[in-house]
Amino acid sequence: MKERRRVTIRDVADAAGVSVATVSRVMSGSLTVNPEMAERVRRATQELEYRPNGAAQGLASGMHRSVGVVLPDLSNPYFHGIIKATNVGAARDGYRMLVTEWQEPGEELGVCLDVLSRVDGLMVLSARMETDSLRDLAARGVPTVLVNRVELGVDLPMVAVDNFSPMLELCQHLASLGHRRVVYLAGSPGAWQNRERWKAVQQARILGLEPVMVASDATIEAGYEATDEALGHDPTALIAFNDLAALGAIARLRELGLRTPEDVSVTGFDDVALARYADPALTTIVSPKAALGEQAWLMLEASLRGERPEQPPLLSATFVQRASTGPAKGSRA
Amino acid sequence: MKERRRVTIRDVADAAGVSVATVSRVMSGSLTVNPEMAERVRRATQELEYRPNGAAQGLASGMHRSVGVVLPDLSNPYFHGIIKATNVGAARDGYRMLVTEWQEPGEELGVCLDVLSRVDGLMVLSARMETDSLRDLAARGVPTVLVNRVELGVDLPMVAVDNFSPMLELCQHLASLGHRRVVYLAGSPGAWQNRERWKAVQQARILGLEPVMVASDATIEAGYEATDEALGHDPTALIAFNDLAALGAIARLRELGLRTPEDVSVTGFDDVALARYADPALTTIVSPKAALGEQAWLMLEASLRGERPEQPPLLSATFVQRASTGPAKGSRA
DNA sequence: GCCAATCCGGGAAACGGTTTCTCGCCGAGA
DNA sequence: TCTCGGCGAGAAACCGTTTCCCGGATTGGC
Repeated sequence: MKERRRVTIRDVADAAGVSVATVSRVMSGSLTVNPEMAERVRRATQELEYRPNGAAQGLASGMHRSVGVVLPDLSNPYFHGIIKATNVGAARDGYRMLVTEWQEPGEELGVCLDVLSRVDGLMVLSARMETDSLRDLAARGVPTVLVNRVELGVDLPMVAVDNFSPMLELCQHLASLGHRRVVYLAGSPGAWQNRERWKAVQQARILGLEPVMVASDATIEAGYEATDEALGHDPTALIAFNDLAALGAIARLRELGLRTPEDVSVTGFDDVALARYADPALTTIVSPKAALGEQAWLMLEASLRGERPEQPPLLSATFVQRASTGPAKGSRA
Repeated sequence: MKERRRVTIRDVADAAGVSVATVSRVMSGSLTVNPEMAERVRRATQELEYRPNGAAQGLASGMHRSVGVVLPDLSNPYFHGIIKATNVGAARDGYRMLVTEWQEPGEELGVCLDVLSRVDGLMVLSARMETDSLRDLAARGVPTVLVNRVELGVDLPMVAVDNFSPMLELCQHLASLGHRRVVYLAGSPGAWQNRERWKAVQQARILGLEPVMVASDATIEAGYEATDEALGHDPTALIAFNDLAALGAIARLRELGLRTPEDVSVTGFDDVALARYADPALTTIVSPKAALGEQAWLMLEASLRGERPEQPPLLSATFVQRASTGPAKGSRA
């Protein structure tokens, strides 16, 4: 296991018979260099298998050509759809994406700042991250974009999906099936998305719904566990915060001998890959994950260039009816 | 958005009235420094909110205190279980974990090497990464551990789960239910895990099984799509490469009006969170994800310290019967 | 009481690049 | 022919840390 010394820019310069400055210029694609020389340099680069040291580049230039993504839960497939799109955008523009799962509130800012010495900007998908921390980030001038949370008091570009309208549409669907007593399986209490969805559900009183909120979370397990309490309110439909919770709820209902949707209808939100393949296929809301991730990257990239990205409107999500909703039990619908 | 200059170690040194060398020593917890001085330094650090520049540290020390994880598919929840455990291990030991999704064969080595200027070691979860690339990594002396692939010609520490035994057990279970004509929905052709599982299935001829292999992949969609071809062999059971493929297959069967397990039994592998909550709950193999991730970290950490990690035995996985398997249709079992 | 051994902290040289500054050269205009 | 301008390439400064080396002070032994 011989400890081969790393090939440095100086080695390339020597091999090509030029100065290190010239090699640097060639590497960065500067046009102010003699083509013949550039060719010599490129050849030397190849032969020596030279790879610039990222740390050194970052130190010298102050740019790391990478961005950090902080999200609350790696195992939620919803986020994959988003960061996948972000990743292709970043790669296209020569950036690397570092994903950090972060869950505990409290140390969030530390984590972000910590990662910041290796990163040029941040994409925050964490619903729970404290507003003060975000404000701090904004005050420090860290290029940051907020995804799926709208914070009025924070001067940061944000991009989010419209939660309210499609959720209202979903409620209308339920109402038209004769549902009245419905339970909303809540997501994270402080989260913007949770507030929006609950707001829509409450709004749906006007359609005849009588919604009750039951604490839960954005995971299968949470949905599973919240179901028993939800059933205490004798609902004909469960409106879960997201698809995972809906899947968990359906599993619990089945365990209890209740059929979906014959006995209880269940809805999700997000449209993760599984939603379509589950049994019953989930009635849910198709969130434009790819568009969201792409848009988030575009805005982050603008921030990195020092531009102030234009604030886009809410992205629209569409309601889709599948098999997990049906006529309310006992209604004449 | 005032461009506050970053506070450097020199600022701290000035504020505390000591040299930068001393500040560096205090930061690294060296004991050879006067406690009173150390206290002054610490206070200055606090007041100025000093955060060491990671890039500079990496450059100067040659250590980045971070490791790269390269995996083929972020959206496969199986990997979450693994890297979650790795992450807590890494965090405990003061390391950061960078996840890189990488799919296309060919450029793999480049990607790894590229990330290597910011990382001290690598954890490879990609089944498809070419053996030559791995050999190259080993030759360069890059601390690397291979997860879930056993490569005889590569001098690299590896940790993997026993695929063969539990898969054989699973086959035995099917055989005892009277199944004979079974189709194996294959994973990635070159993958070690795929070879092992298929080997076990073939071995099960001795139990009376008559297995056929059908090309598929480790995703829901692939399982869904391979099902039609699989049915061409008129099987009584489908042995999917993993849980996701199994879920996809079940969805397709349902679409075709076939019930699981009454008409066709289906099995998975991995035991992702969903397996238990699916309908029917998946008969599968519980892979020790947390133990695998933890063990992988331990080995990587040893490699980073320059030690040669002891090669552990295969981790054992356990067969678990749930509701997706039943007596073979038309058998008298 | 003197000299050597020890210890602690500061200065300065890396680390591997980027970027600015400067200088030489060449062509064009007067 | 002389000068000025522009351009291309090299020298050197710099990015923020770590670490080696060395000097000064303190301590201990004889």
